[in-house]
Amino acid sequence: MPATPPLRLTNTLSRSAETVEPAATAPDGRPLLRFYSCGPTVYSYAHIGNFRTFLTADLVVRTAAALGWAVRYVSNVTDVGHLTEDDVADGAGEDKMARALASKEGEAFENVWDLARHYTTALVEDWHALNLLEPDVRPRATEHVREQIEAVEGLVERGHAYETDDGVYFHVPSFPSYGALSGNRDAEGLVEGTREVVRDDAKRDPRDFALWKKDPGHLMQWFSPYGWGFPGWHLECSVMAQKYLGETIDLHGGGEDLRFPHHECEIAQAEALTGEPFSRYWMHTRFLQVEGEKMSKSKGNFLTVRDLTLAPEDGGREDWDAPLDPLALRLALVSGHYAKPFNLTRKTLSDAAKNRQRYVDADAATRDALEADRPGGDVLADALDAAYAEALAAMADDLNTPVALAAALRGAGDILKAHRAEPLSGASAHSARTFLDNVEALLGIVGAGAPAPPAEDDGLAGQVEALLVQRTEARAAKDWARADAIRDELDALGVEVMDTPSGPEWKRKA
RNA sequence: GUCCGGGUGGCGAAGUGGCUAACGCGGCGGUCUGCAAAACCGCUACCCGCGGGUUCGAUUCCCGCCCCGGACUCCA
Repeated sequence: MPATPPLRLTNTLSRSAETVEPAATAPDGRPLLRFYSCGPTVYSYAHIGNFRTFLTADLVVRTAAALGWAVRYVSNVTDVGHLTEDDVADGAGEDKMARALASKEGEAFENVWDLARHYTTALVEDWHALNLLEPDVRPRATEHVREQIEAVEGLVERGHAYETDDGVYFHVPSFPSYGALSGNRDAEGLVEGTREVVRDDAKRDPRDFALWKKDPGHLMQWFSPYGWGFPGWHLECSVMAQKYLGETIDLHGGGEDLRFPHHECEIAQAEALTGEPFSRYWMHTRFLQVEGEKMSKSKGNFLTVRDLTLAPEDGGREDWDAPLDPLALRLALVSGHYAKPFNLTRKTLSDAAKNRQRYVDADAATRDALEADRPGGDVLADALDAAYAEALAAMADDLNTPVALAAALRGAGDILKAHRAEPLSGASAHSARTFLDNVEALLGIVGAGAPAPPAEDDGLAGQVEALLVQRTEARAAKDWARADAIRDELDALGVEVMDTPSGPEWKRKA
């Protein structure tokens, strides 16, 4: 048993790959990684770019677990609406959730609470569809308002925050290391201040950001010592992270856009409050591009998980060849390194679907062989052990998914190749099972085995079988013209025929 | 304007101061097949954006330039 490799990740704080060493130990003696990953605001369906970030977090958790670590993993849901822009016509900014409610899609909901609930449920559905591990805690901002108010009070008491007619603000100059994470140290360059500012002339420094916003007109509001209003966006994450993971956590992650101001502000709040370092390592996932461009609704390349994985009649995007196997989508989204920009194209998806098939086939062959339990030696153990070790080492090396995936795919290919040469023995099948289970635990791309459930019986099967019988007769009579005519007929039905030594097989064409 | 990343074969994407620049897809050739499909075997970047520099030697380090993307303002 080779020593497990150390886990290295690119730490945004140092801008270089560092060996991650959890500060704490689990009761059973294993290293304990305390990890917080920023989740989305649930004002619409999460898009695949969001999921690239969630997938990165998922791979951290899976890799740490594969290295034998214990992990406590928290990923939040932001279900409080925050402001979109402060330069809109009325100068008041707009609440994202309120805007969503007022939109066409929002007509289906009674109020913002319903809307948030709907999209939270959808988020979790998509999360599971892509085979993401469930966090140990998935806290919601609305369920931690009391803790957030307490944090505001604490910051005011310590002189890091002050109240104005419009809200309570964190005073950035009171926290000298503000800017360390993002490099945005220059106060002059940040004249317009950060979000939720919405033009409050009473702010003492343009960089000061809202901890509490007084707004009796807000669709979600709570009572606080500062009157009715709602908490600032940055506050929820630092408060919930500390509640569930402690004053100092090991690792905090999110999309690259969160580096500033969100994470910078989280650090300021949390450390000003406790006097302790907030997170020891920070990681950020680069943005996903689609067909070489940033995703945006106006470009028509804004894609959700359901756009790609549902059949067109259920809302999938026909122009993107939906439905796609969710695990093929997962495979596509992790096929590039998280710390580099990733360009997703139609080709990426079709490539992923083909690779995904290899795992499905290897899994099926393994199940059959396990059941048959043929006698014979184990011809796979050595190759598969090596492939898995390579995949694990690659993942431990800053989540090098391209290399890990290459090794895993090679292993799956080894299984299929061996099986085709000679049906797998029980011993070989056992090694294959271990390998596939390990790859599933590490990368989540093998799945539970069964691929997408077969399409409903629409009568096609019977029709196809009947035609195949005729074709088999024609072929037996060497009437190739007729055999090919029948194949064309099947082709028109969307069926592809493959002749095998044991008779014809068929499948629906993709 | 300031600050980050990235530019590697037809496409996607690793990687390294010097042995044959992973892997996948595609393409090409072959085996198999009545023909196909599938599968399998083989081939597929004299070269890593451009120009300099450091070095015995750079795709890999440094400088400049060009291009792409991102942050600085809501965004994973």
